[in-house]
Formats: sequence, structure tokens, C-alpha cells
Amino acid sequence: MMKSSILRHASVCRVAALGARRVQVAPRASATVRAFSKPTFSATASLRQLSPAIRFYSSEAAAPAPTEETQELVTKFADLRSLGVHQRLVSAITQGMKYENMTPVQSMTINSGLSGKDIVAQAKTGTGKTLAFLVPVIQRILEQQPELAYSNGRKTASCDDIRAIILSPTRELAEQIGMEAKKLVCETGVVVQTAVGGTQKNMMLQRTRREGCHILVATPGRLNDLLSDPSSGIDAPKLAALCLDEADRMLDVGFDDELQQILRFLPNRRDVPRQTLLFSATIPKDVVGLARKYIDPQNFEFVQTVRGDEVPTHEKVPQFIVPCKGFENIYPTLLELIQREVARTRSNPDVLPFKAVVFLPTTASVQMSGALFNKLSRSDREMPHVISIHSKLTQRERTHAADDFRRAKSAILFSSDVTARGMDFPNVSHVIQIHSPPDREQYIHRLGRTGRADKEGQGWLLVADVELSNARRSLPGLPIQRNTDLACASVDATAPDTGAAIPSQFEQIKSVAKDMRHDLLQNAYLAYLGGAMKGLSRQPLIDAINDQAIHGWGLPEPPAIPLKTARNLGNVRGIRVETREERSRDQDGFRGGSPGGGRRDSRGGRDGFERRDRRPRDSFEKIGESAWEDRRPRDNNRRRATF
DNA sequence: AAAAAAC
Repeated sequence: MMKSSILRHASVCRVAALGARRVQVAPRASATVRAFSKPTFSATASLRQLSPAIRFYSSEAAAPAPTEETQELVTKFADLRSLGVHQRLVSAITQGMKYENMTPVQSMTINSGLSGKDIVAQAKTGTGKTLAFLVPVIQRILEQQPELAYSNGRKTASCDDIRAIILSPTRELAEQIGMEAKKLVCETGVVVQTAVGGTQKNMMLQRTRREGCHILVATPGRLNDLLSDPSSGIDAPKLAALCLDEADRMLDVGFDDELQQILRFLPNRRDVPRQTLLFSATIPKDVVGLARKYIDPQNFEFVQTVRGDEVPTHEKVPQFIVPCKGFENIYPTLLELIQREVARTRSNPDVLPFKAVVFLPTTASVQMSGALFNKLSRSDREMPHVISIHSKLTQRERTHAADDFRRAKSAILFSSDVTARGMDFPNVSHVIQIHSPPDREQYIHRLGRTGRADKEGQGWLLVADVELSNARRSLPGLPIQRNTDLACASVDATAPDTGAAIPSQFEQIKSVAKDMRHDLLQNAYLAYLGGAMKGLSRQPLIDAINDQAIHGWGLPEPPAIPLKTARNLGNVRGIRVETREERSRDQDGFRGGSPGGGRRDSRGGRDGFERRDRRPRDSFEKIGESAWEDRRPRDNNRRRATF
């Protein structure tokens, strides 16, 4: 066993040493694996089975001298000219956006993407993936239609001649990508449009009919809506590129149906050659088979810039977990952390000002805690501005919140997972996750809102003791350290008043919660009973949220829940069923009807209940799958948690 | 009763 590992490793190193040469092993397959760093054991098997043309690139300081091909890799944007990238595209980057050097990720992926092959790229968060897929896509359009390099090429643009579609899992991310794309094409005749839900469709259509569209950046629902409506005029018969940003999320079951629908409106790849680009910081095992519907399994490149056994987060972002005694300790601990970090960073020119994203598990908890900390901040000059964002806001409010936070020097954004992926808020100093994240991938993406573009940052994870074993199970192989410095985390706030010192933050939270709209507390309480607290069984969860309601929020008794909900919970202790008066009051009140109106789409329904089901494995094609499986960072998932 | 994503 040991021996064979060594042998296999040796063979990989030999391949690596050959470096640049294309090793045509099997005539059948020509998929290329580009490992951006030293190949690992696990790469070996995949290379054997895939039998591709193999090219290794090495970027690490400790790596051997660059191979011919590494030297060939263009690393300055200006040098993209030598690869035939159009001057006007290059100039938009170097003159307009003032970028000179590519990040290693951009270098790898742009160089690969320009080949026209399908690309699957995995790279750490905050390393400039957007530019990495936009540049090849725009260049491809300019090659197909050279007159589009000039502004008067715009005149020929029409809304039924879309050449590239970029899909994003959230509206804000689509808007952000659209902005970036517009900057890149500003010297050319290429036209970019954005299509996302929650905005006025007719306005978008009028503009698109008037200006035309070559690159459409969209969320799946709105794109499907546009394509399925023949009267929209939107069409893509000559589509040359399809890009899925946050590819693993896009390939997840929640988007699957919609994506299949969309594919039906796009030309067949056999008739119209199309480059597909899948980008994400996380490429877990189970999306691998799904990707095969989109990429050409015989001819794609896997550009992996995270080593197989490497942690896919930034080493320069320290990460801490704070185990809190109960749920009631979490908000006081959050407040203590904010106060401490605000004080530490204030008037220290060597560190970023305090600018934090606080991630919460449900929209209701974002609404509640956002309102709570907003009140605190209004009565405390030291506390930064508090902003909230989640999908139950109107799109106007969402956009405003995102812009507000983007521009802020110091602020706290209370957020659901709408902003977890891809959002580029500059200079975020802290990412604070409240409760165990839904999974390891989401932890990584949330953390990726800080430490972007080589800036510093730190990650905090506040969980209750009852969640700790679940967190350990779901977050293996990440450099998370246990932190016990915060006094609020460990005190017992449920004990009868013994005169023992309870930190002031508990009273601060309570005094604000006392004046809050009761429905905010009630909805946050109720939402905990859904599936967000994965891994916590029913009775311990109810005990925990009751302690939070009484000892954290200072309520005299747990919020009442509807009879139907209580019935579904079965035989549990400690819940309070609402009386008839309470029910009628609630119906007149706010519960269920958020001010901006929630999403009430027909796709929704019980959607969340099925979400965790994966497609059957036998729907996977076998060809090439081993390559994917072996290249994912499987070792991390075997390694234990560090806290 | 649980992120998100169309009207």
C-alpha cells in the first residue's frame, strides 16, 4: 500500500517534471487537468484514469523552476495582447480599471479560457474570478465578430443575438458581474444587459430592444421567464459562451429544473459550438456528475488553483469559534465582540476600520437581530451603522442595502446567505457567523467576504455548546481555533439571580428587545423550528430557543406558536400554543406578511423539504468522473475539526 | 417552521 503510493507519487512527479509537454496518452480523451501547484497523491489516480493531455503549472514559492509552459503563462494584463486579446479590451483593464498584474488565478484561468475549451475552475474566494471568465468570453465575441471592437458596432446589436449568458445564484451578484462586464466592454461595441427578478421586466425589455444585447448577465428565474416568452424578443441562436458563476450552487437541486428549462431554449451545442465556463471556490463531489450536462467530458480543462490537500480558505484570515453556553449568550457575545473590535480598530491606522458581515441562519433572525442592533447602534455613538439584507426585502431595499454597505468605511451588515457568495464588499474586516453554517461550502463562501484582494480580515463563528459537535462534524480540515476570550460566552444567564456578575451586554440586549415589535421576536423564534438548525434534535432545540426567549430577550414566557405547528412538532415539552385571541391578533398583525412581501413563487412550495435530496448516482455518466472525484480535496473531509 | 430563485 505504502509502496504503491510512493510509486504513484513518483510517476506524477515525473510527469510534472516533463512539465510543459503535452502527453497524449490515450487518443480517446483530451481533457486537460491543470494543477496550479504541485500535484498530490490523489491526482495520480485521476490522471491515470482520465488519460488526458497533462499539463502542470506550478506557482508556489517552494515549487521547482518554472517549466516552459509556466513561462508562457501571461501574468500581466498588458501582455494579453500577445495572446491576441483585443487592444480595446486590454486597455479597458489596464487604463480604465487600472489593473496591471493578474492574480495567479486570473492568469491560470484567462490563459486557459482563451483556448475556447470548456473550463471548470476552482479558486479561492476574492482572487478575481469574475474577470477571469469575462475576459475570455468577451474576447470570443470580438473574434467572432471583429467589428464589435468598435463603438459603432453597437448599432448592429439586437436583443435576439445574444452571444454569451452569465448566470448567478443571486440578484446582487448578477448586478455586480454586470457592472464589471460593462467596464470591460466600454471601449468596444459589445453590449451588456442584466436581467434579474424583482426589477421591472418591461424597463429591461425596452432597453434591451433599443440597445441590443451581446452579453446577458442574469439570475435563472428571470432568464427563463424571458426566454420562454416569445414576445420578449430575447433570444440566443448564436450563443457562443455560457458561464455559471458559483457553479456548485447553480448545479445544486434548487436550480436544476430552471437550468434544464433554460437549456431547452438555447441552441444545441452540436449545431452551435459553445464554450461553457464553470467557476467556484468550492467544487464538492456531488456536483461533479451534474456538471457533465454542461461541459464536454471529452474536452474540458479543470483549472484547479487549490491544491488537493489544501484548505480552500486564505491562510491570512484567522478563524475563531466561540462556543457559547446557550443561545441566550450569543447576542451578548456578538455585542461584546463588536464593542471590543470597534475599540481595537478605532484610530489604528495599521488595521482596517471595523466593517463586518454578520451571517444568520434565517431571514427572520436577520430581521430581528438587524432591528435589535440597529437600535443599539442608534443610541451608541461608538457603534457603526447597522444595515440588513435578506430576500424578504424589496429589490430596491436590497440593492440600497448592498450599495450602502459597499460604500461604507465602517458598518455592520446583518445578512442571510444572499450575500454569502461572490459579493465584493471592499475592506470587510470581520465575517461573523451566528450558529453552525448550513454546510462546509457555505462557511467558506461566507468567510470569503473578507480577506479579498490580499487584504487582511478575520472570521468568527459563534455557536451554542449544543451545536458544537455538529459544527465539528461539518467543518473538518479548516484552521479554526477555539476562542474563550469573550466573557459573555460562558456565563450562565439562566441561573436564578444570585448577584453574580452578568456582563452588561446581556442587559443591553434585553432592554432593546423589550421595546421591539413582538412579531419580530416571535417570527425569529418560530423560524428556528424549521430546518435551519440542522443537526440539533427537537427537544434540545426547543429548550435552547426557550432559554433564548426568556433569558436572552427577557420575555416572560416563550412566544406562542400556531396550533398546527405545535401538532407537527409532536410530543415535546416547553412550547406554548397560541390562544384564539393571540391567533386573531397575529393574523391582523405581521406574521407571514413581511412588509416587502416574501417570495411567493410557484416553484417554491415545499421546495426546502426536498432540497437535501441529491440526484441518484446512476444518473452520472462514468466517463471522466474519476478525474473529478480524485481531484477534489477529499482529505480535508477525512481530517478532524481543529476545535 | 428552514438561503435562494419569476410573475
